[in-house]
Amino acid sequence: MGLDRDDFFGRLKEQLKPLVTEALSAEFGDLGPLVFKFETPPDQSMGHLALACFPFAKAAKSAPPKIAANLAASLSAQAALEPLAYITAAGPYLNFMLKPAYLAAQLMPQVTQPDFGDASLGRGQRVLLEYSSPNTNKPLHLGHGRNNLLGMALANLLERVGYEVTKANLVNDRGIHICKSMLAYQRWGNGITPESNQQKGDKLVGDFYVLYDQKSKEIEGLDEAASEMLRQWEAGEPEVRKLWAQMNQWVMAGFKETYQRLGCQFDQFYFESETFESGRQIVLDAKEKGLCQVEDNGALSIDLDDLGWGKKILLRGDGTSMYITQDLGTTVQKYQDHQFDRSFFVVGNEQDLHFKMLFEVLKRFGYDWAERLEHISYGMITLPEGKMKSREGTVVDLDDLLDGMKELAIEEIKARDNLAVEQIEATAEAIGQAAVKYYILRAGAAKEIQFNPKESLAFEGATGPYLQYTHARIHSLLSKAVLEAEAQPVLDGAGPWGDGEREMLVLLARYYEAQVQAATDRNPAVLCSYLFDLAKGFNKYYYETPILRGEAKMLPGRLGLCAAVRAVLAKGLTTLGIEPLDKM
RNA sequence: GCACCCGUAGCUCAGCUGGAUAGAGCGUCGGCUUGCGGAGCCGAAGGCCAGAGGUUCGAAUCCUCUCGGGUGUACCA
Repeated sequence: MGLDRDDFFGRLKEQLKPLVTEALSAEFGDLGPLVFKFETPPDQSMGHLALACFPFAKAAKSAPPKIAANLAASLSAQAALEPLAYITAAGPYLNFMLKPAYLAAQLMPQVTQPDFGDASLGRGQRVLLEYSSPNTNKPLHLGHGRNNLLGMALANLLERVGYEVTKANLVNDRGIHICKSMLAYQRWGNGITPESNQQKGDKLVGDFYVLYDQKSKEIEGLDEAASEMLRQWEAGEPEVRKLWAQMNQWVMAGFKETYQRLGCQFDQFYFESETFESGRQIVLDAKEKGLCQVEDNGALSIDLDDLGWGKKILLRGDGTSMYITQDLGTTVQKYQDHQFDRSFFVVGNEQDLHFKMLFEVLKRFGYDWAERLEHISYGMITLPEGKMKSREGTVVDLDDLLDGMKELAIEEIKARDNLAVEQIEATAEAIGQAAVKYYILRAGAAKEIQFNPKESLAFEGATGPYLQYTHARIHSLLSKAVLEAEAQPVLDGAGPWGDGEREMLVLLARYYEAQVQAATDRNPAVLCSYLFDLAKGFNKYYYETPILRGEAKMLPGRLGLCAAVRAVLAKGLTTLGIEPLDKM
């Protein structure tokens, strides 16, 4: 696979390798195959790319600083590198300080293109990404929010690096927990509807789920009644099915509203009510092939003790499906539907073991594509007072949180007075969402997040609104350039360029690798921190550099650079699911 | 008990495919607006990277053990 067009540093490394090899062999004779350890210097003032000379020391029988010094001298004399970089030795490192003209010529013509920074590593491969996967008995809370935001950001990232992504949502719409809210509604609902109650459907159903929990502590036999309702549901009892269909429809309507608000999209919905029995046959077939054991009561199991997971039951003694049975069925079905090259499951880390077992069982059942499955695990969100529990109502409701953020944003906007009245609503919504989304995505997926309202609601520092602000500021500057100076950004890379511009060019050049790393690590946080670095760099540049009232010859290139930063910020934010703003 | 995840500044987190003085944001303290958006910029204080061993020229990063937190370990989902 060749290097991608915008893999700026990758290209530079490939250029350097033969020259370094040549220089070393001129000095020390043939050293055999070399190990190149390229790194990023701790500070831009030291250079933009570093080559560690430790790996050469042994073969060359020389000290790394000495090797670095010699390489610096011989490479500096190379005509091929002259337009690229200044080369210096710093201790055991060889540092390359890139020349702005070179950087600009590489970057500027592409940087505002829609496909800037995109990679080809996933080209030709189909990915099925499952995320969200809610239960239809309660509204979405902040924990679901993390799933949705991660899922959407990952889908975007994977597309950016070339995968063809199908987004799926496996809705858990049946089971005892669903029957609980149904039962409570049946007994105490008095026929209210979302319309009659002026309430989102998911909220209404969730209230009955909470009510069930309360009543079950006071009333005997409620759990038995719920179990009975589940049996009736499975038997297809018309009244129960009708109520179930009605309440599910209410919930799904509520979910879709929230999804739309957040910008979450799905190409396909799977419903467990339609697929939950499909796993049974898979297990029965496996039994025929002798891949399962039969327990005393007829349950089918598989022995995973060699992996330290003990014996796993795959089908109950009464022949009914379990969670893993369902997932065996849906996973096989998803493969039949999509013939994916990779399949990702965005699901919380409490299910780490479940997915390990699911993948292992599929492998042992002979599905060779089982190795293409990957669980994208993420940590829980806890509150200062502990875990969120829907049943007990100790949750941060997602809609409520977004509403609250919007209110705070409205206050901030009014204090600044930059917007026309009719713009306030939509802008406040975008700012509030940016705050929540960035706060959640900036944390590494594996980490548990302690949700502290005071911090997450901030609009300053490393936050979504800070990034939006930087974007808006550039937009304003560029508009002003047209109006006042009648100047347009020039993106031919011609310059001239100073040190401040060079730092910005280097930051822009790193977008490619940030995006690739975020995608390969399945971790949008990488992109979050890149964008913060870019914005921070720009704000410093902006403060130090008079753009509109600076030297006239610098103006077109500087405006081009501003347009470039705006484009990359917009692209990165959009990839994260955050809306870039022109005014705020 | 066993398995997995986590433990880095007062707080929230980067850095973890080993490498140059451990970085941000918030908070605290102190500066910066006669120039383009102050939701901004600059600076200061603040860390035996949970602890102990080990591997290595070199460890926050890899290995082992200990301690602390979380999750899982049901014929629940």
